[in-house]
Amino acid sequence: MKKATIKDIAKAAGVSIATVSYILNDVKTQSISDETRMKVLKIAQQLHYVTNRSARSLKLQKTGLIGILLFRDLVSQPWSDLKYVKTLYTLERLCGELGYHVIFMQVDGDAPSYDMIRERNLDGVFLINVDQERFSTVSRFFGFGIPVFVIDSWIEDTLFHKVLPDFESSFRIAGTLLGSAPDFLVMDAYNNAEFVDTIKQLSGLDEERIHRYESKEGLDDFLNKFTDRKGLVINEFLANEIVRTRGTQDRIAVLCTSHCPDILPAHVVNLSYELNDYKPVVGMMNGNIQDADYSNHNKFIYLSVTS
Amino acid sequence: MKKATIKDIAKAAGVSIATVSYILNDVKTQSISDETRMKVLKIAQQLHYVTNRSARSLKLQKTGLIGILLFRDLVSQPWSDLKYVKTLYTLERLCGELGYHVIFMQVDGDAPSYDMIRERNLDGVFLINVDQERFSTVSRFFGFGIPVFVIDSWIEDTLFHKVLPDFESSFRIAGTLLGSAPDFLVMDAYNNAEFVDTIKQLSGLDEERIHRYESKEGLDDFLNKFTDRKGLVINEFLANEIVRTRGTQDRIAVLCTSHCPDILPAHVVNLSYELNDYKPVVGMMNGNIQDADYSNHNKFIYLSVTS
DNA sequence: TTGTATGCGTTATCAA
DNA sequence: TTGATAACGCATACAA
Repeated sequence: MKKATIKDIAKAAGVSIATVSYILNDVKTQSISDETRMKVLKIAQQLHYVTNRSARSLKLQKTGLIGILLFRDLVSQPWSDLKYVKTLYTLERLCGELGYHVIFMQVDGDAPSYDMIRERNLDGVFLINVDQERFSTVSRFFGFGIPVFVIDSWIEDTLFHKVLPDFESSFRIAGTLLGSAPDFLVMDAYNNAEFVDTIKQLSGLDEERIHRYESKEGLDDFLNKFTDRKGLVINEFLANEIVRTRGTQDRIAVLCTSHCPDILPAHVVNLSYELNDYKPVVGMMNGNIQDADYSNHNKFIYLSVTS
Repeated sequence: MKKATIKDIAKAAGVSIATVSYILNDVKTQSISDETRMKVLKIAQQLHYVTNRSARSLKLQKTGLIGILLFRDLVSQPWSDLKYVKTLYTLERLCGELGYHVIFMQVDGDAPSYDMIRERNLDGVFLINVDQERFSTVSRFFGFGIPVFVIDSWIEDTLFHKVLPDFESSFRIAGTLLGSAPDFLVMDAYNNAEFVDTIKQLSGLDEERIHRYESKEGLDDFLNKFTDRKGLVINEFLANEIVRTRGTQDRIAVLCTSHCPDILPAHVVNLSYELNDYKPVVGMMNGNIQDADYSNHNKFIYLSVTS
């Protein structure tokens, strides 16, 4: 049983293709008699009609597709796959609520192709955990025909919206939660070097008091220098690793950058970021798509912290 | 700068649209002079041409799109979002390797619409954690024009491929690992009731020795009846919860149905399922798409267990 | 209030 | 070896 088209409906209803299209799309500038409207609507339902988005996209030059490109960790960790689930799921849900469909793609290797974005004529893109290097090849080619939002990444180009946790407030709050400013910082390795540098700087700690996680051994050596000192851990999965291997003797607070505080033991002091803050983000994306307005460039959007 | 089309290339190269199309698609039945081929290819590159998939899809009636529909847990748990990440990521990667793009969609609510599948003319679909009820509304309408693979779900209809862990072997192996057959079973709540029943049956345990997790309290009551007994836990995130709240005095083995053994403390006995087994699954999907061959229906595909 | 006709960018058939 | 053209399904300017 072939899929029903507008033409089929038109034939069955004894009206023109145009009329059917007007009715299905509820075109305001056209006045349609209630009679034909009802008739057409009924037949459309009977035939289980759904619009062919390939055809519509071709005509309208809008696909209703949003891409979520997840850049895999350059140095892979056991929890690498878990880090951005909440973000991905939340973005998908919010996009869906606005009527978009989401193409999800993992980006790997060191010279990734971004052809998909242009082949599929995506209306907008979220890029998660991008490093500057692999990204520059993007901006060069596919340019900025569509709104691009960059998550957890520091991209020099002013043409992108940047979404990131509000580390500044977080460090402050963490300090009060710990009773005093932390003596050391352990952080998960983001792909984006500039992003890492920014975090380090915001922490207000010296380089030798900061550890960027790469392996268990390196971490142990580092932590041994700070027994009984107060510290901060960025990312709950990493923190979980620490709590598990070293017990809870270390007095640490955790910034849950993956929105998964639940995976931590109950007693561990932690701060989380608002998933709700993605709502205005997606709204902004939608706005950019609708009115092709890129005047509000270079926006920074901070996920607010809750404790 | 508008996107270059085949027409643009044709004009720039001084050849016809057809010729360009032949060259770009490397059509074997056409013989093209090396000269024009080179010329066209060069110009295509200069103009940064990429094919417009909306147009191609419209013409070919094939979109190169595969859907992954994730049914959200009916009873939500803290780890609900984490359960199927590995599956999702693996499927995306494998589909990508075969040239497909993936539309990811979470399904929620009790009368979900599957219009997306038909509107976007997906070439195939993976359904994860579907319950029979919400699924019957699918099969009725969108029928079986495309291959459908169902993961962790027991659907009566013989028209779908079913992918699930090899519980039978797992229970056996778990028994030997524990030293003897387990006395009790704690399992995470799948959406699909029939699937749950099957697992229960395969475990060989009486109903009162099986607990389907819903809340902490219920679980504690259950476990208190089995202190010092050997048990099996299905799903590592659930197991983690148990280990954390009750310590490790319980002698348990864990079936890591989420492919995340890493999140368990090192000493916990566990079994995992092969993510590699998704490769033949996706291959089969691809085969079904290519030759529209649905003769091999009602296939059961079991993820093999490794310890 | 409804219908006719064109074009979106491809692919593929047929002709040259 | 190459080119003209129809068709895929839809939206819409313009006619009626």
